[in-house]
Amino acid sequence: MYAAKTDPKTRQRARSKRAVETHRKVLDAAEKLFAQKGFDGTSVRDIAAEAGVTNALVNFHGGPKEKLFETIVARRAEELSALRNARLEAILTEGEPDLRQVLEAFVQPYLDMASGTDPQWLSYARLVAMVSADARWSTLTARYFGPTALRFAGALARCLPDVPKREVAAGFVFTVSAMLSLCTAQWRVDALAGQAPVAALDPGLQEVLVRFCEAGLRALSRPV
Amino acid sequence: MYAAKTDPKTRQRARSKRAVETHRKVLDAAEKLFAQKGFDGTSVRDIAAEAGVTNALVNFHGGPKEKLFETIVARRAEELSALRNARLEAILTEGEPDLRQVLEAFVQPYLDMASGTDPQWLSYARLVAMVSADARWSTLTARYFGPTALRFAGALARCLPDVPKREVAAGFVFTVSAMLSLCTAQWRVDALAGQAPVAALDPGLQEVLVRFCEAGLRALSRPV
DNA sequence: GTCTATATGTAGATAGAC
DNA sequence: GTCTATCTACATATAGAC
Repeated sequence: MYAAKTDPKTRQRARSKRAVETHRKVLDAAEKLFAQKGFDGTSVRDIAAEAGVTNALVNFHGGPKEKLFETIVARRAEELSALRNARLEAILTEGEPDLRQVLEAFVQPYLDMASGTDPQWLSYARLVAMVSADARWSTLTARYFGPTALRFAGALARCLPDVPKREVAAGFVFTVSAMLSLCTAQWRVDALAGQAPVAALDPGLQEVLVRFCEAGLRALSRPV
Repeated sequence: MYAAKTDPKTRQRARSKRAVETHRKVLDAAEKLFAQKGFDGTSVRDIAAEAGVTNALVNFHGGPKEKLFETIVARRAEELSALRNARLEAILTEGEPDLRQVLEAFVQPYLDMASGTDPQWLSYARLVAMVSADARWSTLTARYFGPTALRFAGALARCLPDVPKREVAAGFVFTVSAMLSLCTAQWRVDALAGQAPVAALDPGLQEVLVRFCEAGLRALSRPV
């Protein structure tokens, strides 16, 4: 959120409609290209071209490239964390949580967004996968995903009291990576099954994901 | 493998020891940096500096940057596929395969390498994760990983005759992504469990991975 | 095979006119 | 807010001497 170096409270005049529109176009173009080609593979000039503005305007509205990237990652992360945490809260106030419920509280909010009308939500998975894999953005992931991840790891541990915390954590990491892989690589599933690739997220595979992860986590309990 | 535009049979004179050494240093430096910072984040100059040679030599021995990248991905992929396929063959000649056996035939060759003495095998997971996530390298993945993936998807389907092929394929994709996430993000498991990060691949978590994935795949069978 | 020097393109960012 | 023009740095790659 640049073009806002000034505190919102201090800012005296409202931005014009055109300015707001430009701001939005820059952010949307940046999001699209960062998700497609990564941080280093995307130039400020590419973003300007995609947005249909001059590249000076990308700097004006987006700030330095790294700041722009962070803005892009952050805005959906915050929305997503709010949804996940609200759903988890609702479960926890009802009493002892059930594993499947907790799992769905984490997974469904994103899958619903990714299946919705905004196609950028689906490609956001690719962005998150890139950010997660790159040590250079570790403070970013820690800030925007860390707290929620900790909360869910704790809730999962409550559902699986006889499983060591470390193993629950591993199962959660596997779950997140499987969820991301479904969103970024469903075409691989199609290819392996000898089918033509489908553009949208398959609801059947969403159910397969949850079943896979639930059983995987339950299997970490030692036989009594 | 550049500095070999000529057919090996046509090449008249053996390369000097120093030349062989330079060739190796270039490839090792490239592998290290590509795995750390990705294709676009790594410059030929970075590679030259890491290898301790001039950047003209990187071009001479590695060829154009894209060709060098492909070389790096390919050399370990081929070694790995050979190990996996050999292990799978051994199982299949014994009769009807068991799910756990097939899973281990895929997963163990890499985990063993990643746990071994060559630290580059572990960081190779990061390279593969990057390559998998980026559509630009899809022909590369198709060539070097596609055939083996198809073979294993087929073998898994034989172990789970009542599960639709598409769901088996999904389970396999989840398995691969979980395996990669263990190798690239074990530090996340440590962090979630509130422990100090461990450098080496934890054998206990390797077992957790296999158990998680086996149970996940079995859970795709419908209750009879 | 390896070096230095350089050709040629593109990167991020901003100055200053409007 | 938005434009054009430009600064400075760095990218990939190769030519040609040794």
